[in-house]
Amino acid sequence: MRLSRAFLPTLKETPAEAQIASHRLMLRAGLVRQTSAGIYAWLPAGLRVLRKVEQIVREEQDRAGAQEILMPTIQPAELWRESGRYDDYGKEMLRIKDRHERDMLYGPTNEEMVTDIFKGFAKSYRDLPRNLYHIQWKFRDEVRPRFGVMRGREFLMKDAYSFDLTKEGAEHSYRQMFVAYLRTFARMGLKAIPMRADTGPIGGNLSHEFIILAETGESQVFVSQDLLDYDVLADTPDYLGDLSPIVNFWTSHYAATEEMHDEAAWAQVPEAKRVSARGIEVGHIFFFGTKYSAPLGLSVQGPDGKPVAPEMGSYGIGISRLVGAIIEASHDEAGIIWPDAVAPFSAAILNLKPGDAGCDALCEQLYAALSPEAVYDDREERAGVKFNDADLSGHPWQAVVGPRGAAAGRVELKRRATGERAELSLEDAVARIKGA
RNA sequence: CGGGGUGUGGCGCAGCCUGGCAGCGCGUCUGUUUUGGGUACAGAAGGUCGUGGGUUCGAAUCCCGCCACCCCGACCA
Repeated sequence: MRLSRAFLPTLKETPAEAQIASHRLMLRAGLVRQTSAGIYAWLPAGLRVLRKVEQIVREEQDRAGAQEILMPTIQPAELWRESGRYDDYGKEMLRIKDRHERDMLYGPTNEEMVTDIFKGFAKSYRDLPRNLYHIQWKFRDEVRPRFGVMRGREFLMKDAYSFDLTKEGAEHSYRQMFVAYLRTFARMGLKAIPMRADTGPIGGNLSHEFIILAETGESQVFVSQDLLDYDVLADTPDYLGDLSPIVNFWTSHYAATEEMHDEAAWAQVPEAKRVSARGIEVGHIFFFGTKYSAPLGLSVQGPDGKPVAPEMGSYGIGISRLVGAIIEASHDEAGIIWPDAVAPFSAAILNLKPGDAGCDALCEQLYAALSPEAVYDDREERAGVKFNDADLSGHPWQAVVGPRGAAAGRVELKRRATGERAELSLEDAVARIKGA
């Protein structure tokens, strides 16, 4: 994308409404624009990040054996009356009426709907297990939206729903998602730690929140250094095999949010390995048995010919929230520092002297080699403006081309994360950028 | 949902207390200048002062209602 023609409205000053770093930077870098409280429009660069996050989630869900569907945003109230949640959900559910005065709602989640859909097809235990997921916008009418996209009212979420014949089967489905989540967040350059979550009336220990560490996190968390040091992507899990060893590793080391914190157990962790930090929840997995299958009448015929209500679980990842969370975990005074996997563009090409034949030619070659994963700053602006905008936008690489270097065919490559610079030939610069 | 605050040009703000031509900085446009970290000079465009009503010769300013947005808390992915 050529900046001279791009819709990438960066701001020099911080809009008054933005308090935390990610919100401030998302507005300043021109990623989103608020349209009303807790509701955002995604601008080109922001949308590219959102899509990349979404795609990583999709690939890991598919790899773990889940199948993608797409359910609607608007749901009939009738389904929610069957589960009993229409009255329970309260004001956070946006209720609307259609022209026939039928009660509808903008879905805050999809357990009822997916259960109803699955009911139409699953007749036999041979139709189990299955795991269906979708990536869709949801709406929760929060009393007080804040922190930009981290806690908006409208948000993009991946939610998966598993159906199993037995509790043991459901546990395997749960572990599949557990492991898939570890990989998903690791691919985004995040250290996400699964922490035991409150299971409410269901009980048991099959609920985990995945939390990333960031200074501005919303809640206090306590975690063992061993978990932070673990290289998730070094493993290639066999999703059909026994995943217990991986899950056991993660659940055997201490990790807890403030609500679930246990001082006695924490004291058992060697002092040097105790990490107390702030965290942001980016995912949540949950087993809930027959809570929805039973009331909604989902049952299949078991091997013995008797009807069985499938054991279910649900597994969410806040995709739009992740964009903010990644920035919280990765930024500095100058701006965003995108991890390579989710950066809107892998490199910014800075032409320090548009109009200079050497600079123009070299930049065009770079752009041709890197497009579409590069922005080309061909604007008639001062060098300082370009440097500042590039730092703010957080592209992992900056390829700086000035008259001196251009004359010698050299590009100055800067790594945003480290500030490291190197003078390279065009070919080497392109190779370095593409190799990351 | 309790408490607090703010709405003035695209963005950040002053003016309001004490009513009297609507201002400043940034950005934008034109020209000159500058050319490796938000350059300098000159000129220009751009505002129903959130909204409805009231008081007054006269309201951004005072009074009443409404709306929107933000912050703290409780709540939440």
